[in-house]
Amino acid sequence: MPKRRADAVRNRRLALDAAMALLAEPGTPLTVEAIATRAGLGAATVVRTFGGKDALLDAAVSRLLEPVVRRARDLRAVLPPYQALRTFLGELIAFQAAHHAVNHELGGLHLPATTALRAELVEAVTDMLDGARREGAVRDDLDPEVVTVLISETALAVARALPGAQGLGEAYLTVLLDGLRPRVSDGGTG
Amino acid sequence: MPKRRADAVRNRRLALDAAMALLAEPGTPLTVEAIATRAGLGAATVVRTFGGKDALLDAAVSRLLEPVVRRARDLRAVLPPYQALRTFLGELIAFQAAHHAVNHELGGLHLPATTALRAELVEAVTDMLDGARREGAVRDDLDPEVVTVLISETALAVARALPGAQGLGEAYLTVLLDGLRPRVSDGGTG
DNA sequence: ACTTAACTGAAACGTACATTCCATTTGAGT
DNA sequence: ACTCAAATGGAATGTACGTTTCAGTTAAGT
Repeated sequence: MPKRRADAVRNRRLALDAAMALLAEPGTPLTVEAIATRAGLGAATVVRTFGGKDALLDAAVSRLLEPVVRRARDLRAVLPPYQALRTFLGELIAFQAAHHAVNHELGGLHLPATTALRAELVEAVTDMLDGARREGAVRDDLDPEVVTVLISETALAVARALPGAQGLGEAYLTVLLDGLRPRVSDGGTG
Repeated sequence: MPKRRADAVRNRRLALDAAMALLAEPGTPLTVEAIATRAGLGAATVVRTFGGKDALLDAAVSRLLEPVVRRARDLRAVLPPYQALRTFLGELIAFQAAHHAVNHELGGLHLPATTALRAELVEAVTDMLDGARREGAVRDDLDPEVVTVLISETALAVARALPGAQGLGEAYLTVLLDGLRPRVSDGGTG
């Protein structure tokens, strides 16, 4: 049980805040050096505190993702499934657009905490889809698991392209949700 | 007017072929060293022949993209717009899935020839969409330009995720094209 | 105030690249 | 066969990183 000095605790938070800030800014290098400078620390301190750059990013991304997961659960608890889905997707796209570095630079990294949170997000969306399907608001002639993947991947792509195309988010939600409507021959029970 | 020796011409083609081969293989480093080894050449030769790694990749990606552009034009000339669109999108996704390195590693690069070919692809898709809209096969309550961006970005994302999800391509086309159908209140003239 | 273990960061180091150098080899015109 | 500019590739160089080292600094208990 090692003693933890107060300045170490403070610096850990500074590094985390700096990393989160850089993740929200496009075109920034996202190097240890950049994070350390932003935090007013030395690069060595930043790395040592977290045990490596990857662990730092894992922690930072997790902190960014936590409120999103919470929001998904809240919406699912408060709104009917279809409305929850529509609302959440809109917010998710906005969040990803504001933090696209989160998804852009982190492709080939193994970040345990982040991966776990993503799984929770997927679970929440899956639940919303299930509910919407039972309501008859979403077609049931497609593999639910595939639809979940479809939404996750396309929503991310749309978010990435959002800054360059006005109205893309709205068009995406419109096309996606209309495309997910039951076909006339479907057996919606709502 | 510099003389061009036969071995230089041959080696240029070898390097190009090697680069194209590596672009079709996932998980490969895509370094100059790897390309040179695959081509049976030294790294210096590969770089010097093209004037830099970027120029080499530009040439290789362009060669990969050329037949796709040709195919888009052929389909547009032979099939009705909506069918051409559906067919081409399916093939485009398959192509991108088979060459996802093309889109994965080349995000932050400035590749003139590649960019020009991409523009031609976008133009072909735009034409198909316009035609389909006039046929009444595609809704006209959305900004055409935005719809083009939407399709480009999401098709690419789906292609990237294809290896991990069976049936994703079909589900994507189904949802997208159903979502693009005219709404009942639309003024389709077909 | 003293002590000491935790902590710090500038500099050194390791690594993975693209690129350039240059002594050597080779194609091609004579 | 001879010549020489073109071409080659192993080695050297440059660059951008993440990580480690270590002499010095600082928090915190006594």
